[in-house]
Amino acid sequence: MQSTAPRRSVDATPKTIVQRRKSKATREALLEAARVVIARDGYTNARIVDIAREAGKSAGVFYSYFEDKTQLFSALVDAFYEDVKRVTPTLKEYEDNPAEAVKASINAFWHAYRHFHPEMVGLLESALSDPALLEVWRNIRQRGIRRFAYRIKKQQANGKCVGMDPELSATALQGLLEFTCFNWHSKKLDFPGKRIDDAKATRELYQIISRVLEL
Amino acid sequence: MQSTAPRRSVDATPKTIVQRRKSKATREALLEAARVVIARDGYTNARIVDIAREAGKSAGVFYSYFEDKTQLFSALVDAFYEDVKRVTPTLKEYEDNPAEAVKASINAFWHAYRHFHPEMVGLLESALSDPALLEVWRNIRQRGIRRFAYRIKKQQANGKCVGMDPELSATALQGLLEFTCFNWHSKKLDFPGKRIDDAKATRELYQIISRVLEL
Amino acid sequence: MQSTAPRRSVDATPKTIVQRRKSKATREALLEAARVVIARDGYTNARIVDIAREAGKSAGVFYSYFEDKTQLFSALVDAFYEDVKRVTPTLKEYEDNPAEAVKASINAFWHAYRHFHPEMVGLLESALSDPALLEVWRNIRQRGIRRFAYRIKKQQANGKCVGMDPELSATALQGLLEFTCFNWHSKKLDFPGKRIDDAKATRELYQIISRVLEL
Amino acid sequence: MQSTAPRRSVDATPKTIVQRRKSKATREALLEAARVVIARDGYTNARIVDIAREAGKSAGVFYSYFEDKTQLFSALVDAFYEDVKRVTPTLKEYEDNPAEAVKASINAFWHAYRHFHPEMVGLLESALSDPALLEVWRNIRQRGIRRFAYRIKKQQANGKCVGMDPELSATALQGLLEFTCFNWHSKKLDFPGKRIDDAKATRELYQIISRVLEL
DNA sequence: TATGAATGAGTATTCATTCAT
DNA sequence: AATGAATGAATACTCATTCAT
Repeated sequence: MQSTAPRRSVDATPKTIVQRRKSKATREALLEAARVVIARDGYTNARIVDIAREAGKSAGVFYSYFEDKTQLFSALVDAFYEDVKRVTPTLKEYEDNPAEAVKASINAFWHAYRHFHPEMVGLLESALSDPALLEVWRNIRQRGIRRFAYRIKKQQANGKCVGMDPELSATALQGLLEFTCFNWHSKKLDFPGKRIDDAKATRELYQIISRVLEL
Repeated sequence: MQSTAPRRSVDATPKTIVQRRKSKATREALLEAARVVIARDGYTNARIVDIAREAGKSAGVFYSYFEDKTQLFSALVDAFYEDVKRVTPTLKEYEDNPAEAVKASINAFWHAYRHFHPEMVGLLESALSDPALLEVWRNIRQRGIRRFAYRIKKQQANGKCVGMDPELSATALQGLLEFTCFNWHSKKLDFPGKRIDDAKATRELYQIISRVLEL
Repeated sequence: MQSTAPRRSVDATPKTIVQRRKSKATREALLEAARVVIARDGYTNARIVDIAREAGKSAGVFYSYFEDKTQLFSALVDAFYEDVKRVTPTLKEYEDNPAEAVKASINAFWHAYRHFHPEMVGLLESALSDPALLEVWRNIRQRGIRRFAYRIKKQQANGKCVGMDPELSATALQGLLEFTCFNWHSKKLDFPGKRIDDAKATRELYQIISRVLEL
Repeated sequence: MQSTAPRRSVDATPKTIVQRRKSKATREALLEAARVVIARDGYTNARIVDIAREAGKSAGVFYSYFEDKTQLFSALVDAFYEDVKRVTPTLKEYEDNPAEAVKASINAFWHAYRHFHPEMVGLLESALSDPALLEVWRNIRQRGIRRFAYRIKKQQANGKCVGMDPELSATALQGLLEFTCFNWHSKKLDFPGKRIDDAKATRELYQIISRVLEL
């Protein structure tokens, strides 16, 4: 997500390590603060000052690191995307074991959504009114959709999933996975105040998805 | 949750029938205009002036009919809820024909979400930062969840859906149905600018859900 | 400069005359207030709130009438330009009497600069840092330059102004006229606190310009 | 008007020659950088950070050498004033050759304005909203005005320039000279992007001014 | 009832200036 | 002497809401 390369590499004067670390730390602090504030107040209600204050900084510093709220939030969501990409198995892995591949994907999503819950709350809230964030969301979805579509076509080649449209089904399954991970991690929606056990949740999701994919 | 009944009916001043009708018409115009603007700009970006202008009215008149945007939106969502309740089959119907019951439910949802798409845009956007609207959404979901849970338990009584947790699965299936209806009706998300055929969409949703429920 | 036509002519509901007058009056008040504030504080120091307050209004109202300070100021300068165009003789007039033509032009400029002094202060101050206003200034200058160039060429056709480059000289003379009108009307520059007599000023300007043009 | 002498020379801490030289160099670099930025962006838009960056320094160092933008700019204008004084012929020179005196003055001004164009941009922009800089500008003008007035009176003593008011005419001619030098050197005003030839410009200015003075 | 001008609180954003390193 | 991160005051701009007509 964020490069460790100094911003002005043309600069002859090298920053000291301490200074560079400080700058990096502030950026991190702002990102982390944004997660806290978004989780608490929602994306729409999250004010720049609040984020800066939560990071223990003054309002003005925000603009040394981000252009606006959208850009900061994009950076947050990018981190989520990178994480999901990192932990989900590639299409090549488990080539001969679809069940394990799906289990691994579900697991990856489930844990990513736990870790990045504030981001997902914000994304759901903001994407429908901010074209830039909509695009970010669509990209994230597309990756999952492609993988589900690939899996369905593979199953159909084996005489399964008869009558299903791979593209349509894939967006439905991606929606199921995404929304359910969000929902069950949320302290506010279907199970307010309750924490769903990891094993139980992933097992349940597998039950559902494996039935659809006839694994 | 707030009632759809107009608040100003309490007014002491007696009105002629014509005035009452005109007043009602303005209220309806504002509600309809809000749907148009929310569908176009998103809930967050929908400004009161824009809604009023879309209704062919001036900004000020809004406050004769609604307290604020939240209250107007609650009224919209109430209507949505009433409609969903009206068109979805009761639990008693199709008692002996689960497949038809599910098909009917999917159909009802699909068409409700087509008609009430702006409401869903707004709900998704606002519920996560507005407790009142979150409550509205939860109520809507609960109705669908109860029905899925009931259906799963019935299937389990018949030796099907073995190993599934009815409550958890039900919220997942409700999420699948809700989010997919929203998604496929949306001109912006997975199929931008494309209209999904009604028959194809409902068939596809049935394919998926019937597999999970082992109908 | 500003049209009397209502902004939303599509509107079926006609504004009452009183309302329309009020709106127009506010716009005028803001323009006039801007002149006062610019004359007092300079263009750069003129804040939107100050202008609004000077007009007896709150800050927000400014944006119902103008997009920003640049646009308001353009409107002011447009008025100046319209006035200069209205009072300066056309090229056709005085065709056979160059001396009178030049006298009339000088007079027109002199009185326009008296009336629009705040605008000219602002223009001088702002044009070098605001491309939009630079363009406005250049347009105003071009008109005067064309007229001086035309006059010089005419004189050269009569064997006068030998060796002068019409284009270059014209911009110099326009600068002389413009800057001197500004300067002598100013209470701050070469004659601080002193008011130069109209007749004396225009006579002096004519003395200078007629020598250059060999009238 | 402020002195160009560096304020920090009062410093109690003794410095090695190298340090002193380095310090002086930084000050010069900042002054030069300011000229570049002002010429490019205008005085109002010139930010301290931009000036420092242009000088290859960090923002903070600015305040080791100048109190604020006004003080830096005063220093620039002082240098300009000194240069104009140095290069323009004294009243005594060319006593017996008015034509040469005027030519020399025009030449001096023309080249000074070429060299100090950024200063003039800044002066025009700032003098009208900053009393201190207005005073600087007035001083510069006064010197030119006195010389023109002296010349006109001399001519009148020889029976020329009949009917001209020496004081008024002098401010007009000074304005003509000043503004035209600025204008023709500018890449933005009447001849955008075009460089006017030195010989042509000074010849043209002499054509005009000599006619007024009846040289 | 309806209008739309006006209000003013809320928020984003900029940038001169300071100061620990 | 120099750095550049951080501050916070200044200001622009938006928009829900009110109210005289």
